[in-house]
Amino acid sequence: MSTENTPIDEAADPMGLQQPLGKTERTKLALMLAAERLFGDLGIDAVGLRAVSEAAGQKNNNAVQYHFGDKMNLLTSIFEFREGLFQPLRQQMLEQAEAQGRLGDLRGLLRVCFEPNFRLYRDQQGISYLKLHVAYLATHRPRGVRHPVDYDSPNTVIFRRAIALLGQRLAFLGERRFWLRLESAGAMFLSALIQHSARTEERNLPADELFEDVIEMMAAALSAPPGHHSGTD
Amino acid sequence: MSTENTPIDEAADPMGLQQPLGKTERTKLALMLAAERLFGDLGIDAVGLRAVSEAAGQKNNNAVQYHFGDKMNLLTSIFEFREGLFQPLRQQMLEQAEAQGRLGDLRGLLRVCFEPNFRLYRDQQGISYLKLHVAYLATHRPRGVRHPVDYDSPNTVIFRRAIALLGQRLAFLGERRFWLRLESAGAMFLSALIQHSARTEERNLPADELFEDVIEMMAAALSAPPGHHSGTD
DNA sequence: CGCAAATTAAAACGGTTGACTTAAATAATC
DNA sequence: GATTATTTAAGTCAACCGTTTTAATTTGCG
Repeated sequence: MSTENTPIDEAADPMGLQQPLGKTERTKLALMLAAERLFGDLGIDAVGLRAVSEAAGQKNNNAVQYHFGDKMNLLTSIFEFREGLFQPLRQQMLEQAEAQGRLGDLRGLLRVCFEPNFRLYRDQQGISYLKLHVAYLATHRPRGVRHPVDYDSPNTVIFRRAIALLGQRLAFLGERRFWLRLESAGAMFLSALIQHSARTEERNLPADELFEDVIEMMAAALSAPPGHHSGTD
Repeated sequence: MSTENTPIDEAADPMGLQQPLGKTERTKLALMLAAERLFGDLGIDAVGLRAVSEAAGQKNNNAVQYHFGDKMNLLTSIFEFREGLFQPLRQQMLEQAEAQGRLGDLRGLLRVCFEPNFRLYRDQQGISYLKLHVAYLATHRPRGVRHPVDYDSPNTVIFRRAIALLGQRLAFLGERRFWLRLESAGAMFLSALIQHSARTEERNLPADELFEDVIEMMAAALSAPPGHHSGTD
């Protein structure tokens, strides 16, 4: 009887999903979206798998384990899913930059890395994914991995290529400073957008203006002259 | 009352605590230090109060509730404690800057805000407190408060004064951009130091050099020209 | 249709959580 | 030394955790 009505209202056409999804795919997507939101808002450890299933419209308390195995795999599947969605835009931006001979442009490369995240926030109020990044980095990142660059997934190959170009552009920093500054700049990006999303109240910076400002901040921070200790404090 | 002098415990004086502590004060301190480390390393929600008591040397599973009431009060007590310890250094730095007429120096004001945190990390490997900040901001910050500035505690009065001076120095940004940039720069600072602490392996940037670099990054990011949307994307 | 596979529902598992209660032990005061 | 207050220890509680297991239901396909 209830073959038609699906509790998944968000999963109809949330993003650039080309092909229509089968039922199990829609269930998995609903679980990922619910988990993304709950994990991002409340923290990964503060949200149980039952709450995820329930928020995804499943009366089953077992849906996550059935579809994803365990909690950590659900988490990584969310990252895989989002970065996979980001990749076409990144590729397009990178190709356009290459066609215009602007592969060495600092701000352009930063946009390749961060604009997909920004557009997700701006176009769909999708701040949960960015908050999930912060929660993950704060408490669930495995030691010694750069997130999400170190996961050699096909969904991040363009991302990694852009970062490699950034490394060339900022070669004067040296390896250690480059990686340290890049991740720190990423933390700054996440912090700025999350703050912006938390202050919907009164007049706020327009989202596009915020993004331009953050790009300027990141570019300035990354290309700042390397600081060296002067001995006398 | 506490006229008798009790021998200072081995773990009771890692920092500049002037007066000797009574027994209950030592117990509370041990609980806060243990919680700081565990919360910072594993996340606030991932650590139970029994584990905190145990790590503090108490076989009691009730110590936190007895001394702090509940988990959240333990958390805020840690921030109160650390910021209180930071305050003398901040006051000294601010007075010195005032005596030298450098109250408008951007980097100097940033040092007033962040150097106590850096020294805690450099001199005592105290990265846990900084990681605790990140965990707290990611998952436990109440909505609409600037951490830790909005808590009008006497332990943060100098901190807030330095930030007010920073606001004057960066008045050209306007209120919204200033606060957004300041917290974002703080997130960058935390990210940089935590990364540095996670890479103890072989050659790493010397801590002082890292700090100088982060100060340069923050100064550059804060004083970057405000970005404005150009309309055509 | 019939039947097998896939999915959902529901119950149960051992374990841990924060919080509370009761006793024992220690410290402080008279 | 006796007595009172403070601190520690230990037990208990309902609720929730991630996971596993079993049954019911739905689905895909000949």
